Amino acid sequence: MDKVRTRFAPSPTGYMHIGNLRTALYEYLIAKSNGGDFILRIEDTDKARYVEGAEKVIYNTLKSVGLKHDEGPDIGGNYGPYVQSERKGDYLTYAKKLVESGAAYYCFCDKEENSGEHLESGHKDKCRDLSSEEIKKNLELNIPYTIRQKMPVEGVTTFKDVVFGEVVVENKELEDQILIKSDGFPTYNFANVVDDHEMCITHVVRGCEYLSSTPKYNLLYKALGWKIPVYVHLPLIMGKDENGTVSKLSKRHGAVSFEDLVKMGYLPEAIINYIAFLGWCPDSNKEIFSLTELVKEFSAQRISKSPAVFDYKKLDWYNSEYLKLKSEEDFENLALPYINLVVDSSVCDTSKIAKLLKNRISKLSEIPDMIDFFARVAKYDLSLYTNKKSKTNSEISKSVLIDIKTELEKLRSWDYDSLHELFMDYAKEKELKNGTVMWPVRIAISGKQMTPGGAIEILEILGKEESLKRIENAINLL
RNA sequence: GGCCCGGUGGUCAAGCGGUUAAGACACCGCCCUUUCACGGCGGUAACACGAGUUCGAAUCUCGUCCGGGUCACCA
Repeated sequence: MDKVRTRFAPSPTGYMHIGNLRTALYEYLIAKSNGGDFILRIEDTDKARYVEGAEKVIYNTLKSVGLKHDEGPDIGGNYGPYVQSERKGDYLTYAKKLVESGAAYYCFCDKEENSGEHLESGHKDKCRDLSSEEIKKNLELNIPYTIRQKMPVEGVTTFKDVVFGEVVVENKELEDQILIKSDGFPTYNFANVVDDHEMCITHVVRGCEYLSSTPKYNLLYKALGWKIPVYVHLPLIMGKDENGTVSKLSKRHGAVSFEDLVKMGYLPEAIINYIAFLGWCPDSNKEIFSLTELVKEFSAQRISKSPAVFDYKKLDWYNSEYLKLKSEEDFENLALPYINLVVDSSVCDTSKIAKLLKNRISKLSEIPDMIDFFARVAKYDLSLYTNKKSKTNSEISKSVLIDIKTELEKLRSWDYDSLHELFMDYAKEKELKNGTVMWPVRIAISGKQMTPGGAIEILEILGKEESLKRIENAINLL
């Protein structure tokens, strides 16, 4: 059997759509789980849409998620060039070969002429049956032409897809698609077939929006006498619309590019793990998979047919799991930029704040709002002092704070254990619930109902002077 | 609209003719706890519908409905 070769063929648009990334992932997984090669080919035929530096986004994304390609524009290979615009030349030759064999024909219509109404049933172009004299004449007159694929009028074309099984399409539904544009460049569809063949791609993996046009590709392969690749069509990734319906994931659903997600504080490995599970799942109930584990477990047979809705909540969960998996040092490095946004490291021990945060967040971007109180206490509602479970209200809080303040002032060493001891002793002596003591203190020094870490951790980080100041402020408020 | 493809809880999904129809996220409750979180335990919630095949159907067939995709000299 031939060595498995898959290809990722993005166009340089300047960002990496999550659906494209998932396609790349599956292409990589199919290649690697079969000991094959994963090839990167950049489809830049549309010069009008070219975006400066867009290739870089592709390289960076693949790199940051660990999808290492075996051949590509940047690293070369035996089947280059790997940038489509550099491959021109052969397409026209192949197209002319197709014309000779009767599988394609010259079309001299201009764009408007061919738009819809003139065509009875899709593919019946009026140039389809031009006599060879007419063609010759038109060619000599230098009338611009395109080359169209000549679809059979009768019969059906059947193909087998790894995930969708047998797919049957009637030939009369197939349109005489353009192979060579009037500017001499191949269309995407044609270039794809030629490139894939020349690069010996064995498995064509792509979104299932290509499902209904696949017969056209196969007719091309057949006419050219080429081997038809194995097809793996992937279910679409959908987004939830406001009215409750779903549609292909796009900007209006929120962040849809890899870069956006990273900017929002999601980890590349969490993103990859999550999107791997959008349309595929392993044999077991295991949910956390590294790339190497995915390679080991992946099987194209287990790819699902039905579209999957992208769920940010589930991604949050994956992200929090991956954050927990980090070492404290790694986490701190990741979190520091976000911590520094609101807290100056000369004022607080940011490394201690990072430790507090580690198991309590799902996204790095949540950090600033959670910890801004370390810098200063914002205005807060005094009703926060009332908490049923902790048996507190403003009155109780005030008296607790006054007592605690005097105790704290006497405290010699300002560390977790000493603080803890102080609070426990106080609660015991006054016969109060721990919470009745802790709650007011935490509110007084943070001004927030929810904080990462409890009163003691926060006191420790704030330091004696700042803590006492805050408690005093709170007492005056109450 | 024609054609293609789908349809198991709110979401991701297991399931391949006989199951008490898994699991995860989310949600809710309880426990733990100095709040939230974490952790532990538990709960609500699904086979789109209708026929047929079969002793038996979420699983097979057909129809209906719903959803999506596709119908470019874009990629």
